[in-house]
Amino acid sequence: MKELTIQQKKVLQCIKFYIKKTGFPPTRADICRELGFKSPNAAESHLRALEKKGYITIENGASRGINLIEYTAEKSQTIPVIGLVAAGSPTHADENIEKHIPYQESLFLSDFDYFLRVKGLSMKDAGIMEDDLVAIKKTSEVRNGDIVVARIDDEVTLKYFQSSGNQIKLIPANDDFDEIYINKETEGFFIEGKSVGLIREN
Amino acid sequence: MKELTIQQKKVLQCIKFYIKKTGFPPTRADICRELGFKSPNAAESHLRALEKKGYITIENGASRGINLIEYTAEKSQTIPVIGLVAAGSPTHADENIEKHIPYQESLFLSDFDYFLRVKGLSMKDAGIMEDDLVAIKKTSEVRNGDIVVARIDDEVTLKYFQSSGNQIKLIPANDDFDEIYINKETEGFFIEGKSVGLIREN
DNA sequence: ATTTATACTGTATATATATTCAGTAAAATT
DNA sequence: AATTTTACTGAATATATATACAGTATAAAT
Repeated sequence: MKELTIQQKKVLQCIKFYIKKTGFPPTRADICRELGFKSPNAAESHLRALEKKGYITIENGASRGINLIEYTAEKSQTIPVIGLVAAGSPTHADENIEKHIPYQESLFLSDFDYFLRVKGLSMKDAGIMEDDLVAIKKTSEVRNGDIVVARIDDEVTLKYFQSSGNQIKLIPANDDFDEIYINKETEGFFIEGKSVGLIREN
Repeated sequence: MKELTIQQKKVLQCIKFYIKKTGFPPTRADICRELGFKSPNAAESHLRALEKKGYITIENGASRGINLIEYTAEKSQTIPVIGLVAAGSPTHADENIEKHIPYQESLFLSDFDYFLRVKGLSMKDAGIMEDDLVAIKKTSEVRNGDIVVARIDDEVTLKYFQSSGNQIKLIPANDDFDEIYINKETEGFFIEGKSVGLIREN
């Protein structure tokens, strides 16, 4: 992202303020009025500079055709919901994405990357039921007791994480399921992330 | 808020969609193009109707001078989190409100009025753990199997609801707890609402 | 029964608006 | 030293746009 000059920043702020106030973008003349320019071409040039630097887009020929490019807001407006299928890793490939739900900052204490739709009851005693959405933060830095998304080859599971020395134990929260023992260096083993929250729709 | 006709709703949706897509409101001609009208006056009349009914404001003389009035966003930006204390009903009295969290439409399938901070493990087998936030919709219309917030005198609990005839059974989801039997007409008994979702921060 | 609101087509037009062209001048970059 | 970018004024103009006016027709409200 190219740096803006002081004047260009002023113009960008002016556009943002104007939209906030009125609900629609300013004309060249509006910008001139707000910033004290005497020629509409002053605004025009600044707009073209802002466009060139990637801060706005301009719809040619359209009145008030200014579109703010908000990277922060656009980047993660929605969070994907990924199905936890027994065979298959939770990738962001389109075919695995169930739907998108609106993103909300500060929904959980930690930020997170996607929701995992839970299948099965292996974590029932941890209060994680079938069809719950577990908020997953992609990370391999997990601690004992964390609920993690672990991948072994093509199989993906949600389990408690417990490591001692070189050995890792994946512990279900349900007596009907067995613990899984793996070596840290096992090929095809990977910690995808950890649970930072949960949502249930009922 | 006056009711909108089907066509007026279409026009309002069209404006919202257009702004989302382009960043600025549509012209009369744009609306005609989107909705298949052949005269700009068709759009104009609908806009004036929307203005009259309070859904938009129109800046006279300005191109694309449409401003959406979003009541929903302003009305309830935050949702209170209420502590479920053994003695005491979940009221919206300030002293019972733990905090407010940002409201998000369509977080759950149903709308809801507040979050209840769960104390104890009486609903453990339903996947409701200590400190979970249960989204509560205030209503007395509940069905068998619903998880409800029931008040008996000053005591408030979260339980499964089961009614047959005049008798109501409040069933915990934990063998360590006992079922509660009440008569529908018992004084001091009241259904505060029902659970429509759950959030867990961990 | 009359008025008002809804739901358009179709034409016309004043003006709001983008945009180009011609300059001036200082600052930054190459 | 030459070129480009920034930062404007000032004037001109094609066209994008709001908006009024004249109709037609149906449904809803008074």
